[in-house]
Amino acid sequence: MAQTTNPQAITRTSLHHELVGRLQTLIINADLEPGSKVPEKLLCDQFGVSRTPLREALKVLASDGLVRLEPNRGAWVTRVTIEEVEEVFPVLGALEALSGELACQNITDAEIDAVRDLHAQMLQSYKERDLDVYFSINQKIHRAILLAARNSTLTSSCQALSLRMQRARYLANMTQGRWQDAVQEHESILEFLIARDGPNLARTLMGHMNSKRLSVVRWLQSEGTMKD
Amino acid sequence: MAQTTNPQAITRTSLHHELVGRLQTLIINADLEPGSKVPEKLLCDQFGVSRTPLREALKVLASDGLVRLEPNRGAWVTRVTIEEVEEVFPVLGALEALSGELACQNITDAEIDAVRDLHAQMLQSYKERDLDVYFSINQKIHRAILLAARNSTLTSSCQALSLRMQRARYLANMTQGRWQDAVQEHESILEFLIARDGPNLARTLMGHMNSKRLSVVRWLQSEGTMKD
DNA sequence: CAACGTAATTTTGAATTCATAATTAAGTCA
DNA sequence: TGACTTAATTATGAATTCAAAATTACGTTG
Repeated sequence: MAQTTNPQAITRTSLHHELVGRLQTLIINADLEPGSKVPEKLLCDQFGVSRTPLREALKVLASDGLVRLEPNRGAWVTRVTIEEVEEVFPVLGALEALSGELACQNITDAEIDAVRDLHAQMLQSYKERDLDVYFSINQKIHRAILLAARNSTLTSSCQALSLRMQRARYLANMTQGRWQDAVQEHESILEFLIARDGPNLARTLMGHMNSKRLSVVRWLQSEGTMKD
Repeated sequence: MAQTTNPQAITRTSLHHELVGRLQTLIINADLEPGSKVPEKLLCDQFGVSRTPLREALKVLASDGLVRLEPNRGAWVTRVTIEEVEEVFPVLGALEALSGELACQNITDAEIDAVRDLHAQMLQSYKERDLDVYFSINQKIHRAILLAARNSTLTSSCQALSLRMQRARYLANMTQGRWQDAVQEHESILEFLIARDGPNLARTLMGHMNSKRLSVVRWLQSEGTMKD
């Protein structure tokens, strides 16, 4: 954040902060199943901490929407609903659009080269049909653009919403057609970034998010009907 | 030792959640001075609660950027810096633009009438040079548009960032010229909302935020030099 | 006096304890 | 058996305790 931070200051970490990160990981990896109860006692044992810092972490996760606190009934891992996806992606779209706009103003040539490199790697993973690697690099590209925007508030806002969507594990599902389109969209993204064409990059990123939304919603719908 | 004689004492469900709200209020009202240490013990006494729920609340506030946790040194009320304002307002602008866009798609005639009414009240307070009332109504208008967007994720994201900016207490400072411009911008906002002209409302709201940013930054700069 | 070192005190972070709510198990009776 | 009570158990929310870190107070020395 924009608070005066000494880069040389030793950064001591606190238990609850560490736990927030760990629990986030458990949730987006679905090690903690959506809709299930957060096993407080078990987690305390596994992490070797008492309930106090764990519960502090759960309060933070609740304010981020990753868990829901039911009074006197404990914490529950939230499910990704279609309604939530319909809400979050437009917001993410607006934020990513802004990140594109700002990145074009601030990105260095070296950073563009880095994105270009990532893009090439991503294409490679697409050719090899390695979805896991593809998504990992995909995220790195979005994050590189985000960081180039030089706005830490924007970064953390995006980050928080992205986390919520990552629970959907939509990476497991991407139709051939959608994958091809996504790659095409990324071609445009790189192109506009290199040209430092803010407005068009913003527009493309927003469209990209909208495509993702459609894809994820479609998947969630099919998943819902499968269970019927 | 925790007594029940204090009228401010909290005796409701989910203590930490209640405390988050109370502390937010204390901070935006500057009852807790920016840059100062959060007086944990004092607040516990005032609210009649133990340290545990208070500290849980502080963790949440920290993740929202209202306080900063220094390991082994406690919580400190964050100051609004120029850097932060320069970061937050563009993000708020993007989010408010989206809210305008969505509101035009979803707002009811009755809701528009309500905004029209608020707008009239705001004009009245402008004529009477009542800055406090003006800002209060101003916020209600922005909130009404936000709610009409029918996107709770957007609402809470905006809300969180707005809170951070409200600490600046820029309401205390608004030049005559800026005030007049702001009113003029609001005329356009109402006009485009009535016309349900999403793109133009979005553009206007973003511009409005940008004007606010400039105004707040200018004030913070002058405030900074006053102290030198 | 100022700078330093050290002991006393306070504050913090986290573990533990405790009252109460929720859940589960056991018992009752139609 | 199965629905309904009630007792036992467990989990939760919050207060309290405790070790360690930070701060303050107090001497000491140059």
